[in-house]
Amino acid sequence: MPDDTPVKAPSRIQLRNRRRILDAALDVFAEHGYRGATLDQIAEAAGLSKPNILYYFAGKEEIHVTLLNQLMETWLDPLVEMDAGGEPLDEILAYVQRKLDMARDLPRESRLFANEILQGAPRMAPHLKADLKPLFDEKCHVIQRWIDAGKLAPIDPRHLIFAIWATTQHYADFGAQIRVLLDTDQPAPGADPFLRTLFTNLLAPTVR
Amino acid sequence: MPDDTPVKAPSRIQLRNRRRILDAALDVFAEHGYRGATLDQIAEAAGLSKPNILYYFAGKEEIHVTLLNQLMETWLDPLVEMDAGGEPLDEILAYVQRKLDMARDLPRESRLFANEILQGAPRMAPHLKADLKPLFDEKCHVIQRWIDAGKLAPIDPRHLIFAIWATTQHYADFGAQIRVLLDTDQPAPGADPFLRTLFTNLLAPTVR
DNA sequence: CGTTGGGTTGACCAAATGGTCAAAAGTTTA
DNA sequence: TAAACTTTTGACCATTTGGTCAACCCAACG
Repeated sequence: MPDDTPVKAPSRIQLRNRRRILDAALDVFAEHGYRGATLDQIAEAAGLSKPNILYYFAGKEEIHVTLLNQLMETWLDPLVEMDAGGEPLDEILAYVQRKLDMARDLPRESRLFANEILQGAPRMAPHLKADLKPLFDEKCHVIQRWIDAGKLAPIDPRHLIFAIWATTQHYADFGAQIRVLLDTDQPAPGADPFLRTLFTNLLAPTVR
Repeated sequence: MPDDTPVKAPSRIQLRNRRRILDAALDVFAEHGYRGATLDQIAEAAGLSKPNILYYFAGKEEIHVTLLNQLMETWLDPLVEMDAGGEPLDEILAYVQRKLDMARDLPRESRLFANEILQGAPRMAPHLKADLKPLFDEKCHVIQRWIDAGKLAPIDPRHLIFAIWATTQHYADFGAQIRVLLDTDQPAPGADPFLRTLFTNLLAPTVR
């Protein structure tokens, strides 16, 4: 049973408006969470009328789900790139750096994700199980092999990854707090070398 | 101008019901965020009628603010206890342990706080500036003095504190994700020794 | 035992919000 | 340019939600 539905290529307007809506929605969802966001807010931020938004998306939830799906790819990418064939410590430090860059470049995405997980991942749990979990398990194995080969200090790879996620995303998700404490609007100067040191000292298998 | 308002001692019923409401509200706010929570949910969780709840609190916001205020004390406590006169590394590791215990024992409080900060701390920014900032600055100085005395490796105290907050609270705030990845309902076994190692290796001023 | 005051609630309200729809305005195509 | 389509919107709707209020319940006390 071939799928012979003639899927029309989306017009220029379709493309432009869908992008606008998703961009506006990312702003709003990231700032207020799913329930806190309103279609009117999204509509205004997108420069479109509310019914027009519902012409492009079936409803509020579909917009949110679309964003979450798009995000998942971007989100896993830095971890995917971690290469089992590379130099262990370099690979992990490079991963930390990529995550930190992402927190800086895509804070809205980070907060969207944080919001979703905080609320118990109601719309994302399947994704997590299907996409993130296998990748997580695979990379844990890679790290474990590095450890077994004596290339890294013996630590629990799972908690290592959690610590990397926690420390890097913290700068995006808790940015409001950090801005108050550092009295600066520049996004957390000095975080890069600090995290480099933190994870180097943890992982370098040097005899003390 | 003496405050001669005769403040009546709250009755037993008052005390019991206010506690009930705040406990129910903590559940609901922690799970759904401020906007996502409804008075009806809180009322049901508390086993009281909605008007009855509004007999004890002026409105949704007052309940939320009350929770936030109560939280602030509990939240700062572990950091307050960090003693400038103690053994530096021990003091910091003990602080990490207290924070980790708190994430385990009070996950609702942690998520309430995380939600508030994620939304840009609309109701808490003043508190942060007034209470957290001075404490943060003071403890940064303490740590800096320890470093200057050669008792700790030279790192940026501010990012050290951020890293402690991030790694410990992660286990409460991102618990949904962690539960999926670890395939267990026990709260993150093995986190304690991992974080001990992480921060010991960062801070021990041993020559490598 | 009746009054008083704290505690409780069903019924209600106005505003906000997600969503619908028919008709109008543009755009593309034959 | 006229038909055929895609896109846009004003007006509207049902539901949810924070909040009000007058009446009611009930224990304590004179």
